[in-house]
Amino acid sequence: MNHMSIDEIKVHLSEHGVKASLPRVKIYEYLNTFRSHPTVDEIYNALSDELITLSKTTVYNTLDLFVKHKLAVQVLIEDNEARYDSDTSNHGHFKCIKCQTVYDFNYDLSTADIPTLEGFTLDEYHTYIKGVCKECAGDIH
Amino acid sequence: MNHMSIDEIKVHLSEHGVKASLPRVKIYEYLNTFRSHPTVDEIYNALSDELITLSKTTVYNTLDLFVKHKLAVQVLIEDNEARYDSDTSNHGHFKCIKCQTVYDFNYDLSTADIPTLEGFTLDEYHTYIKGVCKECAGDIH
DNA sequence: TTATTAATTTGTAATCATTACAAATTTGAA
DNA sequence: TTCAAATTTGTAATGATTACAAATTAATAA
Repeated sequence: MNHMSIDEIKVHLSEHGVKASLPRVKIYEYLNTFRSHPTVDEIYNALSDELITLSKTTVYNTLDLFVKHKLAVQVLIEDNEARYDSDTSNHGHFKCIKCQTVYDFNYDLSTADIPTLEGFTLDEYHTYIKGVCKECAGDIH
Repeated sequence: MNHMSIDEIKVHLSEHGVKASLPRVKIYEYLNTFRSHPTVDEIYNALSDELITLSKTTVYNTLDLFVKHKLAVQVLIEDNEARYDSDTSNHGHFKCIKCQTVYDFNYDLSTADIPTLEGFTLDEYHTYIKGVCKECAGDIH
């Protein structure tokens, strides 16, 4: 769902068993509005002006809570940063190694037939690709 | 290629532009023989008895070198540990959340049609799934 | 072979993302 | 209003990874 209002976010959190609070709603709103797959630091820096007492620990705690309640997914592409996405539907991520942008792409791994995993219970599907995006394709750098 | 000999490993490293040395050959041999997607610590602990002066830094350096020269790929499934795989062909990984085992499975994401990425240059394909493996399926724990 | 240089390995000390934890604050119910 | 539970916060660990310079080893030239 795109660009949810504060009230819609409150309902959404509640439906997933997470009580709304100002930091939680603001963090969710940030994820959902920008959809930039931000890191903890990006979220913290973006919100700390408005939520002047916000702690980075709260951002960590809240994102963990979101992931546990399936309000967000962790996106791992680099070994030194975790990113977060409020879109929990199965889809893929592309990271441009030039501009660092993380793009979403439509791809549902859960529909794939994987004989090796016969008898396994599959819970989470992750797909990502690294390369150079269209914007950066012509760049000399 | 399964269970390469020391000589085959030397040739293989050389073909990828990496000069053979005892730590490099042993680390590659470990990856290639066990195929357990080990962490740096697992490799270090497994080899430090034989290579008594081995440093963890060397394991890090060597794995970085392998990745750079496409002798291995980094496998990211958890945000607190990087794993390594000497199988650089496109395939997927399944991690069992009960026994922590990482399984390989046959899956080539590079053959997928992804309209969103039209005009993008795709370099690395990563696919992983989390769940419960067959062995752990019946476990109560 | 020996001397010299380059490459590799090593150990220690940063760094940096994340977590532990306990105090402070806020919320919600009685 | 009061008390208990939940949430947030700040500080101090933790732990994986990196920086870096010294030590070792390998390669090359004299």
